Amino acid sequence: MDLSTRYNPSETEERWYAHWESRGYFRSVPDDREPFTIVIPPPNVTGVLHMGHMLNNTIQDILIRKARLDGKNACWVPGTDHASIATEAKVVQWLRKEKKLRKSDISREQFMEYAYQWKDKYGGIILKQLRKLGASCDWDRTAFTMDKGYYDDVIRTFVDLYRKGKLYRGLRMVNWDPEAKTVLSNEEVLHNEEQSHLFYIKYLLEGSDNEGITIATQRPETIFADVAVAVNPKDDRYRNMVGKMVRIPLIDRPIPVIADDYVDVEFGTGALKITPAHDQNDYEVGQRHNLEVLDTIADDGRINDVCTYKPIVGLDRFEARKQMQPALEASGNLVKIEEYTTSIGRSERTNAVVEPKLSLQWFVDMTSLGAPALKAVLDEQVKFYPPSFQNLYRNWMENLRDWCISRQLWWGQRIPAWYLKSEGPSKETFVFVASNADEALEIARKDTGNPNLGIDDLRQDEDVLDTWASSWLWPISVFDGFNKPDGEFKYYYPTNVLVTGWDIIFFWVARMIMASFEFKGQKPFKDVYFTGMVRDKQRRKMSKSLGNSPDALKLLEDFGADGVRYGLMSSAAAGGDILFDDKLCENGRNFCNKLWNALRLIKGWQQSETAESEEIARKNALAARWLREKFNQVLTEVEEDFRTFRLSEGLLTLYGFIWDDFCSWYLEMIKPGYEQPIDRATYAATLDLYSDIVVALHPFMPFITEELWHQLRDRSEGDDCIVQRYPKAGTSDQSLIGKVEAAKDIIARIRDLRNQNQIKPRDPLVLQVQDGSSAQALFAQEGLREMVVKLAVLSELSLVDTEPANAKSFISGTDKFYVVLNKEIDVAAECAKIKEELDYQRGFVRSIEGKLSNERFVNNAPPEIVENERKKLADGLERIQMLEESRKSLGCS
RNA sequence: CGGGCCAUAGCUCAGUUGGUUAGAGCGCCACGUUGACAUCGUGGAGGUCACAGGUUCGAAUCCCGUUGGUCCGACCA
Repeated sequence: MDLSTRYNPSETEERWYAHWESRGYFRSVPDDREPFTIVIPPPNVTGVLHMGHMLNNTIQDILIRKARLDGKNACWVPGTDHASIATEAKVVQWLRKEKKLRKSDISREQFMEYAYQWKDKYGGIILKQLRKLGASCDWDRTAFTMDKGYYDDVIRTFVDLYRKGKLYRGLRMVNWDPEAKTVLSNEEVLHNEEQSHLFYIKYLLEGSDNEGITIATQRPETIFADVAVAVNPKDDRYRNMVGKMVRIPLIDRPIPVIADDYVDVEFGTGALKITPAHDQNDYEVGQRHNLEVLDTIADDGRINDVCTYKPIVGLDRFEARKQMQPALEASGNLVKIEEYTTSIGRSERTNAVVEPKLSLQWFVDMTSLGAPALKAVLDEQVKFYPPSFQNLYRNWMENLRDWCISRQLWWGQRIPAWYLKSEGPSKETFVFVASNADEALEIARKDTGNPNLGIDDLRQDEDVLDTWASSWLWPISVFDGFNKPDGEFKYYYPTNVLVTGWDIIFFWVARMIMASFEFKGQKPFKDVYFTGMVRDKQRRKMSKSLGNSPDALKLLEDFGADGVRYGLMSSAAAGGDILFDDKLCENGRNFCNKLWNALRLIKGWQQSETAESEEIARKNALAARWLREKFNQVLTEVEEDFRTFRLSEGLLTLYGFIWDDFCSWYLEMIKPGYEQPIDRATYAATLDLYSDIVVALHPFMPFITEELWHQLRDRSEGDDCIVQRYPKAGTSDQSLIGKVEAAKDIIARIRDLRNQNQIKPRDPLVLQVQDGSSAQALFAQEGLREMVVKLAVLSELSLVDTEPANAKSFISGTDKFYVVLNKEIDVAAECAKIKEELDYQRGFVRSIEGKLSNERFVNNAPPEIVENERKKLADGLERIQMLEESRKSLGCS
């Protein structure tokens, strides 16, 4: 025996992954089998493997491997997302550090060249890391959202939406990220409560140096962009002010006092400064009153020279704010400053405070896109797991706002819209949307009526599309569904299940459903499995800044991929957050070791033609039959767990079966004596059982199961675990299982008795059973007596009529057992123990009697429930009687 | 302000259409090592199922309320 006492995953995992790949097991091409398709949620091309990816991809791999074992054509498409804003930031950083270049120093073309260089060098690391996890993706299908074909699909859908009138360009108040210098969609802005100050500032009435209106604001640096002060028309305090002019502090520019219902009389002073360029609501008020828009903040967040208060021009908005306090104090306009808690929006990517900004951007009109996507989920054509996410989804879908899809970046699909060079950048009367410049020119000539226009007269939109405006096509594009709708797309689409974190339900899931109905008239997937967030033990989200995220690769090294997969899955009910703890991976590693040592045990046995004795043969036959029945029962549960995506339940069910039933019970039942052989039939049955078990566990723990599969028997070339058929769940003989359960209970009680009485595990004991019909029936089961004798380590097991002296008794089921001890027993202690048991049984019986004496229960409850209660009562009464007898014979008081 | 989800053992969670005086893993305690595994074995302790009502023959499970937690959205001068 040269198998190590510990399972060593590192070598095994690398070897089997290479083997699987070389045999092409991950490859999928359409054939006549039923397809089972998953598209990976494409990680950012810049990404490195973290806990969330490991959880997410383990789940996908489990589903794919199960489908493969079920004989389906399993196809898992991997790939990456170009992640425009995140990647562009990285490339800019890299250029500055490595090439000493600023983005503004180079052309768009040069930048893109560098970006692709960067992507080829550093991008897609994560896909290599996924292999270490065991992910059985079809790598030949690896896709990227900026691949040529994919790029074209994005452009094509843009043009399509534009032509259908579902895409427009408009001047709107948008979320501006001054750090990335781009606009963001509403979903990319995260709101959080933050500590701030409320400045009370007095605007003096024109012609007066003490009368005026005090307003409250958080942003004193924006007062120079004010165009009015607004009050509520019903507010008596200010009624006489409306229509008069007040002066902006420090610059004395006069602005009108206006009345608008929007103003809340209760809040602050009831007077509000109107700054249309820097606040959504102010903008709307301004529109109603035909006020001008003064924008004093530049794209980088600094105060620009529209601001006529010169000391703050050129300063960052926050720096400018700091300067305002002393300045306003000096001028006497500052009334007071209050502490104030308010919700601040920050960019999801850069964490910069988002600036509301009036800007010309492209928007998708969501009115017609939302309806079918909402319906599909409510009708469960697309089914969510757990279903509670339906509510979240509905809530959002019923309040859809138009989607801003232009971004002021270079890395991404450039917006296919052209303008006339002769027109300025801010007032294009002509917009030509087309798949390419030539087509755009054609349209331009027609629209302008000028056949002499040349390509040089046109200028393409500088912006690119939101990354989600490409990833929403992912399930369609990876199968080339736009160009070849009758090709592979037809076979693989709609995909079976999408596995993703619930945090991108709006960013991605909802939009994929919308895109699929809009462009393909059908759903993109049948089921959506939402994973929770991976958190640390203190429930904090794992993040780089907290440093609480374990190094994924180190975990894989420390515990093996199977151990980590176990650790992630064992606490990962769908949708629920998982509180990650190394301990869980340790459990997984220990489980691998358990499996490994079961193998070592079995492989160490010598075989003999027949069993040593009839008794052993009967015992072993019963054991093997029982385990098979139990396995059938377990498989039925596991199949149900897979069907309902209760993967962690399924894994734990198998874990319990393997550790307890297979290792602790079955192997102990059949284990031959020291240096004795096992009969060939039992040995073969055991290898068969273990092989089946290993296949059943394979989706969860692919590496060790493949290794065990090959260690158990010599397998021919291509006879690998990964391509077996999943063992079929058959019916299970509950009566037989029940009998062995009874035997296990007897054995456990004897072990307890040994523990309580300091009797060594291997000292043989004499066990007697009170003769009776149920005892006779139990021991009539062939092999059962031998099983109890072996595992309880008995020298004798017999049925008796009378209670022996010097014996301790226990009740198992409805049978009374005596363990004969060769020593005086402590009568008082024994009596106390029986008394305790008696109290419990009496309480038990009382509660059942309560039910059964209730006529309404007997009349209304289903007959089988009533029958079961009667049986429980009879058993309870029988046990009480036996306990009473024991008390009598012991002479308890 | 509106909405969702949650509250079960020391911890993390199961408990599927209401039906065994509630289960698992970890942790804890006791005992145990020539014979697969100490990354182990055997056994044990540990819960008024957040609180208060209601429906029902019967509630951890269904309904209402309260409290606490958490998330989402709106508003936010």
